[in-house]
Amino acid sequence: SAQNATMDEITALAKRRGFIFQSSEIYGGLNGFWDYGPLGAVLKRNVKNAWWRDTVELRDDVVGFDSSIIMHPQTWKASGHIDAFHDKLVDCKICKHRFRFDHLKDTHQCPDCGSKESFTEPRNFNLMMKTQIGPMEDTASVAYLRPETAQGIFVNFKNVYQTARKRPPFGIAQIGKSFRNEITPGNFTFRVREFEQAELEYFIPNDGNDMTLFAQWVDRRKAWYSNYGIKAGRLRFYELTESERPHYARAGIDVEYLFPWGWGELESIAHRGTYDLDAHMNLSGKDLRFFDEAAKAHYTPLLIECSAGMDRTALTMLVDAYEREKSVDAQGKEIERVVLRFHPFIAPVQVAIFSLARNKPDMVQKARSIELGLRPLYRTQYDEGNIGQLYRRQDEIGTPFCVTVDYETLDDGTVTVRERDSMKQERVAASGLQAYFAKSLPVSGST
RNA sequence: GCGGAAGUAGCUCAGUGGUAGAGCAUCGCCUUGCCAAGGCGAGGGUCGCGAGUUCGAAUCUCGUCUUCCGCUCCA
Repeated sequence: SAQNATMDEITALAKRRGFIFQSSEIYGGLNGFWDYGPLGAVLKRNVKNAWWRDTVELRDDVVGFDSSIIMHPQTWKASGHIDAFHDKLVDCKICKHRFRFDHLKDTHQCPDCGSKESFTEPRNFNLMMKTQIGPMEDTASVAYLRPETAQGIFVNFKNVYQTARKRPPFGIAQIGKSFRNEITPGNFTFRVREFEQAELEYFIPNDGNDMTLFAQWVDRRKAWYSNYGIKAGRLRFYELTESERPHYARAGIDVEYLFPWGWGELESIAHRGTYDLDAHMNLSGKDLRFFDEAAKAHYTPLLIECSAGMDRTALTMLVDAYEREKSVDAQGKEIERVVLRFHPFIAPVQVAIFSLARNKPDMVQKARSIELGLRPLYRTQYDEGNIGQLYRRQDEIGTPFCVTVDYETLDDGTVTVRERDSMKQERVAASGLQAYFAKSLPVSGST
């Protein structure tokens, strides 16, 4: 039987096995920042590759992009982030409620508890991280770390479509770091101050087919999550109501996963109309429109955006894959194993190769040479020792297959292949391993 | 940001003013040999960090950082 994991178990496993560590731990940690260990770094890279593969490489209508983290400050004026992220807030010292200062009807009386003169001084909550360009600290040098990657695509829109020779419908995709001064980071790597986004900006003609294309992207993203094995019952595509989405958005879907603490947003799919290009055309004065040959007229393309959190998706892969499996052993004793049922493309290690004995040089050498042979094709790992321990250890990091070299191997050249989920074992000729895995394991670059 | 609780080895914790501990984990050797936890041994902690009180602080006081729970925030 399997049961749902608690977040404590997940974080403990993540640390114990080297997936995720708290940032700057030796200095006491830093709230809202996390480091990926050896296995976590591979896990996250695999998630990003899976997204990039499906969104860019397998399509001829999407091109990749990689913009800088620090951009011209005007960018954030056009996007609305400077205004929206500069709210002055006050706290009521009596009832502890917080208010936007500019929304208060009476700046001397708390609207919730009625207390007078109980507010703290208005404080700036600048949710963009600020830095400076150049060594001189003056107001002219203020810059921001981007709070989203999308603006890098919008401001380069014309550069890209001209050089890539694309016309709507076409998309520009980017994976990169973003930064936000979250008020309350928490829930492990879910709400953090430095995070990685995968964003697709898909520009389409204004010809009445926009909702069809929007639905196609929703389906595409549904298929993606499904392909990587995310449990259907723990994933939902929540359709935002008109009042829940920004005024300029014509449709919006939140992709949410049921984490141990509740539903959390992984991705937002939004029909943003012409809002973003309009904003940059207005502020920069540059024309970012297309010319429609048939209609002999300029038009601003509509935009469908798929914006997914890669740290959140990696966390989802970890949480969703985690299972504690109870069973009984030969003596009838209840035993338990922890297994991460990662999709083989996502699994940090795809094949582990063992020598059954560690003090038999022939056996060790044979196992090592098999591992070397598989290494160009798969992510492999060599280990040796107590076979049961070795299997459990690989289960805990989600390795789909283990290959064991034993005494029989030295006689007849066959090895044992053990599959993670079923724990079934199969005798396979060592020389036939590549053909064997070709059926079940994706090689680098395939999904 | 507010209130409450907590922080000792990688993990779970014991240790209430007098020499820093256990179990598990890790590493080595032996044993076993196809689903962990058999034997022997080793490494690993200035007790979150910084001040203070004291002859002496993991222990008492203050500050600070971090985590968890609740509120707030959710741009």
